[in-house]
Amino acid sequence: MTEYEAFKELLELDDQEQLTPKQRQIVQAAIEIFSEKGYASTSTSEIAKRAGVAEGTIFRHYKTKKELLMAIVSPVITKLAVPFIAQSFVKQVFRDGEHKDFEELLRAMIVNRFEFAKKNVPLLKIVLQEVAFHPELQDRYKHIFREEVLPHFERFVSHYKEQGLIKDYPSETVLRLVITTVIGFLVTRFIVMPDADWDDEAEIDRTIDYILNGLQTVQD
Amino acid sequence: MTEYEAFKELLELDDQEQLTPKQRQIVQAAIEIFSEKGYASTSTSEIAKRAGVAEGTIFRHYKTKKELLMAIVSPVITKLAVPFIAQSFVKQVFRDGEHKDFEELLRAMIVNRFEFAKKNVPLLKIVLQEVAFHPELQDRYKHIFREEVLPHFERFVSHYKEQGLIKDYPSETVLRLVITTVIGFLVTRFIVMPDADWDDEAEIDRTIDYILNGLQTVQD
Amino acid sequence: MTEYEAFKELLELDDQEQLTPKQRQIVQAAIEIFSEKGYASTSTSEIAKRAGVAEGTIFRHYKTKKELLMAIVSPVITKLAVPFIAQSFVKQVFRDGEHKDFEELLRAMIVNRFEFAKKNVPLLKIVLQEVAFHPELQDRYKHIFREEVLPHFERFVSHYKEQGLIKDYPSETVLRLVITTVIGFLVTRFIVMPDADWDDEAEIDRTIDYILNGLQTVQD
Amino acid sequence: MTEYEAFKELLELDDQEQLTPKQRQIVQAAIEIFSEKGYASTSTSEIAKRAGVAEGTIFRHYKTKKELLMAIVSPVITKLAVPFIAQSFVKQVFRDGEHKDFEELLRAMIVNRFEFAKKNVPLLKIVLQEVAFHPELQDRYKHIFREEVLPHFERFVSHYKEQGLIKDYPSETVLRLVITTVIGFLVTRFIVMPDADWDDEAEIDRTIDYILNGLQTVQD
DNA sequence: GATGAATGAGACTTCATTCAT
DNA sequence: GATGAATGAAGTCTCATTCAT
Repeated sequence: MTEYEAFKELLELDDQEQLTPKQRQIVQAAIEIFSEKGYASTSTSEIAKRAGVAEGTIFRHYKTKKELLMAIVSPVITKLAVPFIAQSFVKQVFRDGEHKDFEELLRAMIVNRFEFAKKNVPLLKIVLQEVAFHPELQDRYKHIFREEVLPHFERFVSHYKEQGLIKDYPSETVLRLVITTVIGFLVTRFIVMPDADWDDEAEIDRTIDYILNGLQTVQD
Repeated sequence: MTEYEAFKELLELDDQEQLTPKQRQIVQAAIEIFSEKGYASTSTSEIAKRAGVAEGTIFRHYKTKKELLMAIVSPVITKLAVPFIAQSFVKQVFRDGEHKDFEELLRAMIVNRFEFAKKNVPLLKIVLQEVAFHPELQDRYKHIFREEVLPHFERFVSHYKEQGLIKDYPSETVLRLVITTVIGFLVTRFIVMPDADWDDEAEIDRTIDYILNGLQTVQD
Repeated sequence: MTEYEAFKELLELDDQEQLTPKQRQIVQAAIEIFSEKGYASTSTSEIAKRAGVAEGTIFRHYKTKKELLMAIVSPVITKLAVPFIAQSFVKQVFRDGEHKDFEELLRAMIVNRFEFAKKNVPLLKIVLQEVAFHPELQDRYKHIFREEVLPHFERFVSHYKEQGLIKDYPSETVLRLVITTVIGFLVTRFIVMPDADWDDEAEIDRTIDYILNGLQTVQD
Repeated sequence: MTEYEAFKELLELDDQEQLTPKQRQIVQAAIEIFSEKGYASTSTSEIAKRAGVAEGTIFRHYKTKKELLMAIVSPVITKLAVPFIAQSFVKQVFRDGEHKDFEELLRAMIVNRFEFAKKNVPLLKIVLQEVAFHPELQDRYKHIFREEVLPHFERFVSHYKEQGLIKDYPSETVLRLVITTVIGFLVTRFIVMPDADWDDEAEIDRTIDYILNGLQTVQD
């Protein structure tokens, strides 16, 4: 379980650690307002006001408004992919080949993403919104996805497929179904209906169950 | 199957039917640019240019830029909910209570939404983006969802749960899992990776399978 | 007294008599809105709406918005000067040279202007406002004043001055004081405080008294 | 007489003292153009041009064009009422009860207003024009008038009425006649015919005389 | 004559960015 | 580094006027 704590550290690593106080205020304010009204509808003057700094100060730290957005959004993209890239993940999966493993892997992933989402709702809102309009972001995502996530995932899936634990779908399809279900859960939980009365543990369990059943070879 | 064609007609009905030519051009151009760059980043002058009309003409038909957005987005909200509200749906489900039925229901829903999405990618992009920033839209969605979709769905689910065909999850959870999977599919197919090499029929089949398996009571 | 009725007729003469119904509606609406919000702040579309005609119809009858203003304002300027120009006035004054006469002249003038103002508050508001910004109007006023009003008045004043009934002030000063007092009364009565509880007869009497006393040679 | 000089200081006091240079240029330009063409017909771009600043600079100092108008007009309203409110006025009047006193009071008021008008023709033009179209301004005027000016004046008038120095008219009527005559003089002098050949001292004397005679009890 | 959709110039205003202090 | 006044390009919207119907 300590390996997941390592993730967390990794996540917090390249963060707002070496930011000056003013910078921290600016980034904090920008995250809040960007996530409330969207990047395009947010004015730098409003950011400055909420951050309690002069408007000029923003541009001392970030050449342009867009650079500020990227400074906020970029680390999140990395963080989002990290769990898949991390070696520990791979190791764990191949330690043995039982079904239990797949469930544990899923649970680890979901719980980890859940905790991350919980702590970063505004950040995730921003990413979700802005990815659509900034090709650079899309490119970075696609690159990471194709080069890092997909290959790793491919290995898991073929491993489990060989063992007859999951259906013989194309890996892309499996990946799509899993990711879609997980993201769908998190988005519903934290963005669409954050104020509903959630029994998080139960919902996580049910979501895992749903994925496992959904993917398993039909037993008849 | 002709009942779904009826839906389509319904969908196209109250639409851009009584628009003047200029208005049609404006709406068309606005849909395109809104979906490309987002509402906030789109200027009315750009819309006018692409529509081939004077900028003032936009404001003769829509008092504000926002009213133009709403004129575009509002009917889509209605359309999206229509299939759930339509009586034919309900009838079909209760014709008999076999498992086949559930699959057919699911397939009908997915195919129907698939066709709709296919023809309305830009519109869906706009809705997906802008719902986040316009509380009026959220309210309308929530209202339709709570008053129309949820009650209908509730009946289906309890029907199938009684027959032991799907797990004994809360209806909200079942709804979430199904909708999430369907939307996830459509978003991946048409928005995230529209240019990938898709075998639509197969993917639809697999998605239906995934949902059915995912929800069914474990048979062991 | 019939001579004053002649004035009235004159006043109503070149009026909105030969206007088409639509034109009448337009002029009526324009007068209302111009006097409420001022010429510059009134849009032709608002006039059209209140008049119940199409915007284009306005421009069928008046080449420009300004022409509409002038069509409204011009007759008023004439009307305002008419009593001074009219021959009957002169005649009356010189019928005899008694003090009573001057008072009657004054009273006639004030009552006449009072009735005119009463019926034309919106028109007078417009004139008062717009004269300031349209040199053509100023020129017309000055012309009428210098060519028509002043010469006539001059005769009255010198007549009364010779008789020792009024002070030996320059005629311009006498004219200024009288006009100023009358206009001041009318503006207060109908524009500044139209809703106060006025005893019109008494106020007219007092105003006449004030002027007479103010101008008369000091009796000591 | 030094007390009137005190007024002047008061008038200039809370003024454009703490304005930045740019702001001063903007206000100066705005006063000029507003008084030439009226508020509604003046564009902010023209103000900016005449002020020699960027158009945006106007809106850095005044959120809206109307706020700029109010910043210009508001202090004038106060200034106009100040002489009536000031204590020195009251003191002077009640020093003794002779007729001489009333004349002096009148003269003081007229001379003071005359000097003020002389230096503030454009400002007065603006106020005169815009009061008609901005209910807020009317309200402020009416408030000041009812709460400050009228009560003070009432005391003077009843004082003089008791002494038989002025007619037994309602105070409102006396006030109306006096103010009307004074304003009529100033408007004629500075706005209607500023370019005529005026003998200011003589005209002031005559105006005072006219008022005194006009109001005094008839001596026969 | 009457209409009202269409126009485009120009209005007010916002905003990211610069720069002297 | 920090400030915030200043900028001017660009945005949304208004409006007098035209013109095809």
